[in-house]
Amino acid sequence: MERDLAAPAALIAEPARAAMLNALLSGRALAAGELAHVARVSRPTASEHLHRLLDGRLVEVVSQGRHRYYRLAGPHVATALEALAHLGPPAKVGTLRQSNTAQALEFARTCYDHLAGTCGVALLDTMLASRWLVDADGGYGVSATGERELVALGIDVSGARTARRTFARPCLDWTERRYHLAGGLAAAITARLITLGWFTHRARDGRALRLTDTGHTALTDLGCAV
Amino acid sequence: MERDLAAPAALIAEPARAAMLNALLSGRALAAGELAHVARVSRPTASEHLHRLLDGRLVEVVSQGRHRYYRLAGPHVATALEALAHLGPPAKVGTLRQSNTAQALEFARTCYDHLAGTCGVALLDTMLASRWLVDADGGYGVSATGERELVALGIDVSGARTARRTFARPCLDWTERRYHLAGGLAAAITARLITLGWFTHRARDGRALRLTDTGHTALTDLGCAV
DNA sequence: CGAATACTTCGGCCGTCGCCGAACTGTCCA
DNA sequence: TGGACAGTTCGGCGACGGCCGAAGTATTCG
Repeated sequence: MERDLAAPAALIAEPARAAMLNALLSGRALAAGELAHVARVSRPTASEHLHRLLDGRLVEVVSQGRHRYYRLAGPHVATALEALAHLGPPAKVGTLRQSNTAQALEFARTCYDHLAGTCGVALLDTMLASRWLVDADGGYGVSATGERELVALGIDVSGARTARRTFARPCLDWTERRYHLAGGLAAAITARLITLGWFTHRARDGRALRLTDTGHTALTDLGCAV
Repeated sequence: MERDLAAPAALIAEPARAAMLNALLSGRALAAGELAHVARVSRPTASEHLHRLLDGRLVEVVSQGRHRYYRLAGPHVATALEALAHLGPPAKVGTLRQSNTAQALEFARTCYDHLAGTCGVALLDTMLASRWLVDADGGYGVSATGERELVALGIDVSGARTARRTFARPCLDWTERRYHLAGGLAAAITARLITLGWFTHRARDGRALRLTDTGHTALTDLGCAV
């Protein structure tokens, strides 16, 4: 403990780096060029910023051919970024487009790699009500019923259970002031729901998700009203 | 949502301001002069920094005579600061004194206004095991037994219940990787335990707490082994 | 192999922000 | 009422860090 508070804050404080990190909060890995674009700086400048973020262990990089894809270094980074975002002044909405984006983010978004917003909260409520999830030592466990149902949906529960990160824990949703599900299980569920086409990404580099008609029907069938 | 990430980060990024915020994480209100001292800057410089922190709504101020006492603007600030602190490089312990401080922080500390560290986690475990606390919609509630016992200890449970902030919720403890109790109830409990002399502050402006012999005995009687 | 693309490194310019001493305002106490 | 103390405002200095163009490295493709 008693670590340096200023060093990580300084990394986030620079507007161009903040824009990059914000884009990476979608949970996806983005190429250096894309990040230069979202940050509105030249590629050399972006390169320097990414180098610093790497040094500070806020992002990781994976090289693929002539591309270098950057992503957040882990859920702890996403948690800190979300907490920090809500220290700022309340969003001042200018254009209609911005207003729509804000509403979409409140309804459904990724928080690094799991589902947040109204939909995220509703889904956790449903899974608790139908007892797919049960309380367990500082987090949640999956009941026999829950495991059967989740596996039937194609979700790799045992894979999530053996992963090194926390399996399932509540995460305070800042827009809803209630909890959604976080942890490895949440990531597996969210990835699967997108694969199933229940949710789709609204934009290339954004965090907002759209609930499809298919998804709406399927969630309603599970007893999850949104 | 979609707020500015850079602005609050910039406030925290400055070393002098970070030192001040770190001192305020103890949960106590400190005078401007004391903050200038912990930040190792002149009083004019400290004054400017405090002005910025006020503008950014990270701290609040209360004037008392010729002193102006500053404190964090709320639990959300403390949460963000703790999350941020754990993005930094792991503590590099140089001196024996620093090592002792680090160990003390791991064992018992305030996290803004509630108990964290090994003791905080153990206390939550105990209260759950003896069913003083029960799960309730996205947080915890107090059972009839729990209310009776807490009131017997002199804790103002109903006062905490009517406060505007969250009553009782789990908070991930970064040193323990498990949960301790946060929220208004946690603040009331922690304040009472210090009043009872179970815990004392180790230093004037630090977050570290010392478990007294009295406190050790009392906690053991409650079934809380630390 | 050579051209095209993706990204990084280098060198140098420039603005922002943190810093302090001195002076000013306000509160306490004898 | 005057002196001591807490805190803030003002003015000016200095440096760190962000910025880009040009040049350099690595990978793909014809």
